[in-house]
Amino acid sequence: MEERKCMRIHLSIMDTLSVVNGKWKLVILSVLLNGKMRFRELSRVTGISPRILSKELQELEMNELVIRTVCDTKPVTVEYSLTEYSKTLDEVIDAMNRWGIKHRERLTGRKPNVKTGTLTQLAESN
Amino acid sequence: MEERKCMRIHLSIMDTLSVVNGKWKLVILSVLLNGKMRFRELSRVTGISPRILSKELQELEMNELVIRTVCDTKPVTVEYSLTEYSKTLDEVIDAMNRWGIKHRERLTGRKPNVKTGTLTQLAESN
DNA sequence: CAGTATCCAAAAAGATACTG
DNA sequence: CAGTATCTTTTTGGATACTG
Repeated sequence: MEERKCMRIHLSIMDTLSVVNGKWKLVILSVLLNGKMRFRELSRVTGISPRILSKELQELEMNELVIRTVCDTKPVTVEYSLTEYSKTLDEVIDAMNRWGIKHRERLTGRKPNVKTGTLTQLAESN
Repeated sequence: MEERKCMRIHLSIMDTLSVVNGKWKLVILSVLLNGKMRFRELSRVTGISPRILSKELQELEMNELVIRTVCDTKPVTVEYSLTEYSKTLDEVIDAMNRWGIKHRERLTGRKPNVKTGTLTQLAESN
């Protein structure tokens, strides 16, 4: 029984990971929290190359986490935005956001600063 | 300014991912939530091969999330357990655990069952 | 038992050029 | 602009045998 409870929690963690795992999915979702964004802008803001971004967005769309809207402009533009269902992930994103901030503070001993590099760079410089 | 806020959230998400990303780290932590466990048992329960498990545990140890304790038995055994600091990740783990359960219910329309395979298997069978 | 060494397969990511 | 195609590199994960 103890075994089963343990199985269950690690199964559900793996289920979540099967949807949002990888370097980019949660980043994309967290950016879209600020509102809809077009493909290229999303690519620029996140630094994700078009090929990867396209793939990630398709997967997020398949999992009903983002919506792709083609705008009747000239030339055509495409907007990506969050679905209602994606709101159920807010707890996860918020928790990771908060933890990331605290963890960086812990490592740097000061408030997070956009200009500072990644944590791995920081850790390696120690 | 809007841009900076957006940068900040996705920076902190990436910071968190830099520590717990990958297929296994959160799974390992979630298993250790049930208490300390020895190397081999951890390998058996999670299904992680020794080489990977060893590497993951070392990384978790470097980030002060697990403690490795050598026990003076014959032959020597080694116990892994969570650190105090790892408790700060509880929110993240809980959120992912809850989301995984809900998401599986949504896809299967029934209570989660350990006997059922992974969600990707489920999704592909549709 | 705990872990490393070796070798290998698969997945993920990236650069860049190109198309409608 | 939005995305795909192509090619390459890097990262990750896994099987298995071996050592103290």
